[in-house]
Amino acid sequence: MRNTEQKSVILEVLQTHKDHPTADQLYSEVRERLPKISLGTVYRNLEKLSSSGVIMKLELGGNQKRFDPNPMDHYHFRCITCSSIEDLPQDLKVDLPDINSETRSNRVILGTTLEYYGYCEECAANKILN
Amino acid sequence: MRNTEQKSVILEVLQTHKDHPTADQLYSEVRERLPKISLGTVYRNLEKLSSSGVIMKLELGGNQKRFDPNPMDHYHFRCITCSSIEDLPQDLKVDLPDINSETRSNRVILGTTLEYYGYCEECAANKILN
DNA sequence: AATATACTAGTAATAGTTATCATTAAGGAG
DNA sequence: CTCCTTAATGATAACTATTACTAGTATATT
Repeated sequence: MRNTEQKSVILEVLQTHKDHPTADQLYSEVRERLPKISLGTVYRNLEKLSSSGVIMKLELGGNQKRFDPNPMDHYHFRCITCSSIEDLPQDLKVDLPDINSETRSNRVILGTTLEYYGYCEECAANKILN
Repeated sequence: MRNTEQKSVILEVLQTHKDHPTADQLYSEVRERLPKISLGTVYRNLEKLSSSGVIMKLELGGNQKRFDPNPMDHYHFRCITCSSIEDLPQDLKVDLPDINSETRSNRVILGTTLEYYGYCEECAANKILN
């Protein structure tokens, strides 16, 4: 993996985020620093950075993938109204059962995704008003 | 919601499945019985059936949504190699923490998605052979 | 049987992402 | 430092999954 300016700017921009931007959000922010960068480059680098464990690609509900600067294992809440994604505290660990022994199977379990969904605080408040 | 032949055939075909087909898989199966049906009709009816709670739409990792004839809450395992999705036993219940009290928030939690991912038994066996 | 309208087939449009390809630029070897 | 291999880039096309549109059809209520 070669070190390019594009890659490091993409990473820097993502790391300023406390939320979980989509590829096109990052694209428009990165373009302020690198106006000639192309969307494909953003996708390509996000893919490399996540497959090498520097960042995390989130495949939760909804139609867009999102990117998380924090590659450590943690859970998320997703708002089905505004599509925002919130981190749940990293020390929140749920004791998940060993499904292989439960089902007598020999799968290789690489990880788990736990997602809560509903209305975020803001959208919930708005719903009451309307 | 009106009762059409298309809708009931789509539901019947889905209910013969023990796995979790995609919309286009169902489309090609349904077409054997209703050769003139269109893909849009399949999507439309799957949407109605899932929003009325008869079936379940799965938005897990990967790029295609899948449909589950069983609308009861249960968890899934997803194979990242062959993209298949397996049901975990319905009596497997994990005690999930109340994230609102944990984070002092007033979100409205409508549900949770718990997904295990990795290599299914078959793909795991194949990997060892190669 | 008449009627209002939800649903359909066929098709176009959209959104998100990936592939292609000629050109550029990392970064290791000499 | 210069050369050279090749990974990465920008620009664009292609692709995949899904949704929208519309004239015509069929359901189910009156």
